[in-house]
Amino acid sequence: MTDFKKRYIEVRKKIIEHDFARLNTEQRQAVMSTEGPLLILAGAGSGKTTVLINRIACILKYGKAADSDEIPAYADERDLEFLENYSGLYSPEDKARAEELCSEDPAEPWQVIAITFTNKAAGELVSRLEKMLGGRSGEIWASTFHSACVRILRRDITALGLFSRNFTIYDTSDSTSLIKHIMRETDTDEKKYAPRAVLSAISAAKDAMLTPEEYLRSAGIDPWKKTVAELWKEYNRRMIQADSLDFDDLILYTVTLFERCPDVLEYYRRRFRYVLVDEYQDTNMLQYKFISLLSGGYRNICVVGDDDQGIYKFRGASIENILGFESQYSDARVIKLEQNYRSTSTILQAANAVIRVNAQRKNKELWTDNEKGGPISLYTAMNENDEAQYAAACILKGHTEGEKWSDYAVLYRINALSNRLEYAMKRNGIPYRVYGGMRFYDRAEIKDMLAYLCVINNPDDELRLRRIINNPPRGIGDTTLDKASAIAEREGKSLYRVLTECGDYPELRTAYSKIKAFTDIIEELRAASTDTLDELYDRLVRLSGYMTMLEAKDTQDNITRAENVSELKTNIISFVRERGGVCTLADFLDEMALYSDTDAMDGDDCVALMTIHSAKGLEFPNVFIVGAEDGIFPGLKAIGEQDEIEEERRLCYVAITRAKRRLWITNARQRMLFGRTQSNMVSRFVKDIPDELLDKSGASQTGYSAAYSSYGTPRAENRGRYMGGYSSGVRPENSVKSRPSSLSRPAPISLDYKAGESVIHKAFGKGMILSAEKMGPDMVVEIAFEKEGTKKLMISSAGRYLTKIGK
DNA sequence: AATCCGGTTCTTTTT
DNA sequence: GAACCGGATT
Repeated sequence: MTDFKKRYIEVRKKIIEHDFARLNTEQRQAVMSTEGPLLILAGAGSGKTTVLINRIACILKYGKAADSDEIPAYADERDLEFLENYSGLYSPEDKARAEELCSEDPAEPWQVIAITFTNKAAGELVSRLEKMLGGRSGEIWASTFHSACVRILRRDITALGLFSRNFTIYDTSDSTSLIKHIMRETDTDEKKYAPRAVLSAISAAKDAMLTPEEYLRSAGIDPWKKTVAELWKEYNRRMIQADSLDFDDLILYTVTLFERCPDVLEYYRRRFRYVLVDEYQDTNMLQYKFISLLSGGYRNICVVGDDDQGIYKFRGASIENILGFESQYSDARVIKLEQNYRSTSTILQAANAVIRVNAQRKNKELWTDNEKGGPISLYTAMNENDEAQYAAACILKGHTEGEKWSDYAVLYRINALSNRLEYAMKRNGIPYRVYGGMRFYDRAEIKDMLAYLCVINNPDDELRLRRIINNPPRGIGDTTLDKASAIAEREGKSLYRVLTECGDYPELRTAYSKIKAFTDIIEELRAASTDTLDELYDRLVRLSGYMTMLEAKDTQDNITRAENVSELKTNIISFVRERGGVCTLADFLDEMALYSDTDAMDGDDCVALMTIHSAKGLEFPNVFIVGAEDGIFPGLKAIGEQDEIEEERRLCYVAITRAKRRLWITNARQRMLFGRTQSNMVSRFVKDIPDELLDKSGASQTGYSAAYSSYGTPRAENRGRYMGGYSSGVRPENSVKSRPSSLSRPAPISLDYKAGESVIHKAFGKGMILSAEKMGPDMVVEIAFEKEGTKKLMISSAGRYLTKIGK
């Protein structure tokens, strides 16, 4: 190598490094290793999204210059001199010249694809790219596995000869309904073949890239597998007939397409010079295959992940993908990001101590420059009510000291633990939000409306057709549908086609007018499907009679459902606006199929209640981990299974590393769960945390515990009185008998509240006192809030949030 | 078609 | 303890 070249490369590297000076050494190294296979092992809170964003910026700006020996052919001594004297402080012209001289084949945005698991992660990537790169970022494919595959399939799926470009996407509940429907038709015992188990067997088989025939062969004489193979075959047949793909199919058929059609694969390989994958530890075999194929041309594959945070084995993620990356690519470079910017060193030490026990992991240890911070509080409660009350009391105390509600998160292993916590939050007047419950798009009425839209878009979608044909009731029952189905089968036509031609079939004579009325509606809507989306939706709501059905009975349930139906229109309008006004029905349905609104973490000031799984990727200043007991965390099923325990341990690691400043861990001596009382040992994971990091003083305050031990069972006379006193809309849990908290009890309590007075509550807003009843040194007030309904509150805990106002 | 009863099951979850 | 599903009943 000439001296000139050496000097050039050296100064170029310096200038690029200077551009990423805000990053730490390892981060910068990861950003600048643009060529060839790269594995970034990014510990919790180590800034991995920052690295991804900067790496893309580097690729677009400098191309391979940061990671290559090539230099511009035209560069001469004067250029080199210029670079060597360049310090970044010169005029815009100089800057442009330096950038030009330092770049080598810079990539176009459309040559970059960044793949994540969730919409939320993809969304974050998109917005941070936009912030850093501006409008140019729009052409980067930053999307989930599934939406990337949909994009590919919408263009090329016809090459497989099985589906049209207009295919429909089935979600998990659609798949479940279809498999149940098939099981009913084939008289398969749902006890023996639980639909969920059947589906996950099919999913696993697809992940192994088996066909139903191969699966059947591998089944041998296993009757269960044999049946599953049959069901799967029929399931596939129906999916093809309905022009539909389920979530697994989206990836599976993309991989199949790549394997069967070399020209298609070649097209994408040439296009995507740089492939980046986030959360690589969560990929399954199929996704791995997809990535390998896609990046197989340029081999510029960068995967980011943390083997210690792999917590989705149960849904097919194979941690071997990340552990085996180096053997897949012998020339792979590995960079570890071990500096944590999130947590106190105490919290980090605890996390390290827990995860260190795992055998199956890359050797990696987080460290931080952050302050030591306070110890981790360990509290052993009498029972689950005491535990919940403890958390609530700590949160209240923190709030009076200036913390926001949203600075707190309470994490649990299983959803079943959320109940008591909710009660405790309500009782204490703490605003909270439970994440991961029923989602907007899972509601029956929303699914119904979307099913209508699906049928308008693709009438061959028999599953959705069946969902809506008699909803609202149109007198088209199972008998009629069975007859029509049989005809469809016989004639090789779709069910919908048979219905439109029902006049031709004497078997359908009796139901003729009813069927005709239905198909007329659908036909009219189909004709209107070129309208703007919101007009089409208005027409649908009117013609289908759905709203009329809901308005017929004004129960609370129906009112809510009607509101949701209207709310969907708001979503449609804002979706169309986001797309700049141009958007087809098919676009909208794609979005709906792949979107989950868990992403919409609204900015309300609320305490967050969620499972540890859903907390992954998030961070909070203050975190509670409740239910830290053997049998719950780790779960009963995991105990004794080495692999499972390791996964639970990773889960514990994830939980601990969510906390930035303070961490509480709680367990209960006795716990009522699934209708039985159990007493568990403190979690083995807690025992792995060194004593000097823990503050166990909370556990010795037995008096505190005892005060709450009777929550779950209010005495009979109390229960009777309360039950009699409910006004409409009161939920019983709001009135669970409460006692003052010794932690949050202010010195003198004002008991000056009377029925009829108006008050403002800090979290619940305006309300009127319905009743006020003394209870020892405390007082229970029942307040009808304008927005939040009626609640019963204890003055001892809620008093400080109450202000009296005039009428 | 709507409602009631009784049996069953209960990790974790995204797409 | 609660939610969900299916079958039976009206």
